[in-house]
Amino acid sequence: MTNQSAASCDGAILQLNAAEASLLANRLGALADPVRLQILSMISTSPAGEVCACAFVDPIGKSQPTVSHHLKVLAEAGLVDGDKRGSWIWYRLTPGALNAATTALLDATS
Amino acid sequence: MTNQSAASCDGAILQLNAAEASLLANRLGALADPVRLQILSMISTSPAGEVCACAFVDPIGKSQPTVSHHLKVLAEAGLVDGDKRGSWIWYRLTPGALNAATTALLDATS
DNA sequence: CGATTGCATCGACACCTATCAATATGACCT
DNA sequence: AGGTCATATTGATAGGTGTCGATGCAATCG
Repeated sequence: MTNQSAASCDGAILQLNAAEASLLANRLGALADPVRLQILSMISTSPAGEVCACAFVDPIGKSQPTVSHHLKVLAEAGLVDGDKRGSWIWYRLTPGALNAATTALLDATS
Repeated sequence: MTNQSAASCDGAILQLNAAEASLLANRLGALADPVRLQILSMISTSPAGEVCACAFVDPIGKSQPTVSHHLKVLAEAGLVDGDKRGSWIWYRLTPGALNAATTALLDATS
């Protein structure tokens, strides 16, 4: 986490080094997709707090492989967590992950 | 702002329609880039609250056209605002824009 | 056991995006 | 006017990403 602290003509300092910036950009990139936002919205408003993977395809209107791809992206970003019970996989939000992402963004921009 | 309210097997409801999701995804997409995050970070920590466009190139280590491109993306997303004074253009954060983006995200995910 | 269902993976394709060199534009200075 | 500097735009390119059909895999059911 070393900062380059490169100075420039008006004294502005590079606070966020390239590695930190890429990490945060990846987290935000996982959120920057309409299908993934709809998935998160559906889970968060579900009464049970979890949604079966099969339940996303029809409302969102994308193919099953496409939905599966987006669920994988969300899971790899730590935003959702899948629980396999029988033949179904139930997805829920990872507690605190969304708030962590937003606070990380606000922290980076002081 | 009409909702499809499409039901699925476990009763989950599509809260965010495709248009709303795309709008929010675009705003988040403007933030999901390491160079743009570094630009925002530099402006936010600048003592004057504004940074000359020329001041980004050296610390970030990208070419001048690349930085210019990212500044344009940030400006079109309403995240920064450029003020031309003489030959220089001074960029500052659009007040409240970052907070608006994060609250929009948290609202969409209840 | 075979059939069916839920989900993941693969392969392919179209599209977007980040990047840079070259160039254009516009403002200042002499 | 001519020169120099700051910024934007253009054109080209390489890599990433969303999407789907086809297929594979695993679990359930009859």
